Amino acid sequence: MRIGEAARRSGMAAKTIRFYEEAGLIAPAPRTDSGYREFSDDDVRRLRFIHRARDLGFSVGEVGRLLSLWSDRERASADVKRLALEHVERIEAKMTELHSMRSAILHLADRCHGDDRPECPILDGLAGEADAG
Amino acid sequence: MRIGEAARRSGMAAKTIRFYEEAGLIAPAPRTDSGYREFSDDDVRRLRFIHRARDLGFSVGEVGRLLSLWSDRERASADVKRLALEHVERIEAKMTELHSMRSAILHLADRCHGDDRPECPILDGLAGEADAG
DNA sequence: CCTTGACCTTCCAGTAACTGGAAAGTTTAA
DNA sequence: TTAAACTTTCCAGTTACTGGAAGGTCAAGG
Repeated sequence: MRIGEAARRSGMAAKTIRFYEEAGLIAPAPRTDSGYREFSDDDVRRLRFIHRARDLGFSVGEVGRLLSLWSDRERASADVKRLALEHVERIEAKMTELHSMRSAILHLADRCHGDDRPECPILDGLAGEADAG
Repeated sequence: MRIGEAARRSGMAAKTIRFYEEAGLIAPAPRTDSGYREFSDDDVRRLRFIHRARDLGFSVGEVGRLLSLWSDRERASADVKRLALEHVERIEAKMTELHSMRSAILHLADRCHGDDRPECPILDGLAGEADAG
């Protein structure tokens, strides 16, 4: 099949497939006489794997490592699990960061009247005036 | 003061200050005869405002809008509050997304032995095999 | 006066992971 | 034969900086 159908079947844009080829996640696709890429069902399976891993937030580099493990019949599941749990830790760190941003903003916004008057504890807070309340 | 001291006082890198000047968050700094930028205490206050807003996750564009509101004595606090709460919504959306990624990964990882054997529900899951358990 | 080191300048490149668009060749169906 | 739909490559843009190169400036010490 050509790239358009591979895109449809894998759920990613044709451009993205080319990008992953360039990035080394998939091998350079063989070409027809006219230069069109040719994809197999196995290629689509690999693309779907990539798609799912990306959806779970793994970076392209990590997806590459996951793909290596996937095709390595000698792998230790411990290696996969470690990679996954390290990723979970980064996710949790990000969640913590977002949570504290949210708290800080809500703390300021709670004190803001939010009407047509100019007084605004949000701006005051950003300007560095410590809120004694 | 010159850019180095402004950087020290505002808590951001000199490069970042130049970047914000280029981005339009601060006015082009006046120059000495030799071409060095000159900063005032007011500039530092503005930079600190920017720094805090960025720390709360506002994009550079949003920080620009916050700065406009900050210097607008006719502003309505409602405008500030709306901007802040929209940002909180984006933060919450991101948190939700991260949370579901985390759940999905942990769901797979829980079933992975994580030893030296190759069987791995994490890879199976990414490969698209529905987990009936 | 000269040097040294810390400072400053501009400009270019790179990061992550695509996405959009231009210009041009190919395939397919009518 | 023509037009639509598809494909190709290449370049630029996105976000918010950061690193580095090449070179000018300033202050202190000798």
